[in-house]
Amino acid sequence: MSSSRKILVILGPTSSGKSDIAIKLAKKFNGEIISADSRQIYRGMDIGTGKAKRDRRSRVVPNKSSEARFREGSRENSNAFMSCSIPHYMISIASPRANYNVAKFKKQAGKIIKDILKRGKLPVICGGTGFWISAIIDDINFPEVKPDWKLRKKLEKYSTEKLFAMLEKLDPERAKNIDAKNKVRLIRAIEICKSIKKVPVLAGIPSVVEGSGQNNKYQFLQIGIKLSREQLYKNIEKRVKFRFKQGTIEEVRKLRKQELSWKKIQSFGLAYFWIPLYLQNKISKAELIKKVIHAEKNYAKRQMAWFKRDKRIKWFRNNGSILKKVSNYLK
RNA sequence: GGGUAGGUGGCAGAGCGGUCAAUUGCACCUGACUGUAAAUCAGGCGCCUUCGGGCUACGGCGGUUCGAAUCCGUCCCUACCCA
Repeated sequence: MSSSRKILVILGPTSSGKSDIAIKLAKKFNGEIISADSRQIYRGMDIGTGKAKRDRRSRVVPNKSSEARFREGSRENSNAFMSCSIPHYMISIASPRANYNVAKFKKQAGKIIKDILKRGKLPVICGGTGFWISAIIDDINFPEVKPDWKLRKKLEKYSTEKLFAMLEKLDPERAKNIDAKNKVRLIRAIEICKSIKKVPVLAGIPSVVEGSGQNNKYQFLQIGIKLSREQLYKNIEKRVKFRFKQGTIEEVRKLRKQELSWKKIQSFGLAYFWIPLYLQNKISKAELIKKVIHAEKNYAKRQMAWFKRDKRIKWFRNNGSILKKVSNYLK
């Protein structure tokens, strides 16, 4: 096989059906899937993150290959009836207790991409975490400063005003364009300063900033799955209800038994935020479902807000034209 | 039928004579995003506007007042209590 540099990206909001499409394309074009999903990364979070979407997978013989260290766990592949032969990377690779992050993702996924290409296959990045996709596509260089949890905990207690004042002193440059009321970002910026004195000048995310460079090691085709808001909402409602039937509450119970704090579980967001409240009898079941559906809808909107900025994304509504687009791209 | 408490913007709920188009929360819309990104955060949110302001609004009607969401009368409606 020639050493192709082509990578396919399938993105879209939650419940847009991107995973199905990614699998179909991977099959058709000899691809392997790299998940770009900040929650499917974690083990034991299958139903709530939509990992176990057996109903949406095509029926094929389970994959026996062992080449994938980062491949998703055997849990799903063991379901031979609906299992899929397409390898999926970056799923269930971290403990929910670990603090996974973009930088790790970028590093790890980068290796996998290289490997897939080397074997003459097509890497298909599929996911809804825009920032993570951008990290790869735009080859964002994260400062070599690891999270300092002790420091973060300390800074957490300060007001945003105080944090901003601190940053202004440490790095006026960064303070100029930072979101002054966003604690999370202020803390990270300070964390970087403490370690390397100055936050590197931000180039701006290439997907947004005209003319700034992108990853030249590879060539990307970004396909976005776009549905009408109405249709998307319908899908979300259906999917959330289905997940409850599948036992997403039980899943959270199990996480809790693994000595994960409620707070930690809630930090995963969406269903993981609301189910602990239900399990502690703070809200009713009906309320729970309503809240989760609502949270998912808002999440989808946030995802779209991110994707909209990237003008390189080609948006599609139906599979037929995607197929054409992709086969043209791969020619 | 009698008594009491209420009726405020899509909802919840403040305000109780002027500085109130009306605090706040939710919902909704738009947006940001460089190691937590399913997270985190910002702006908008009656109508019109030449952005100075104008108009219609706090259950209905009518009063008091220079001025009323705020006080009074009356009518309608809701909740609870007594019949």
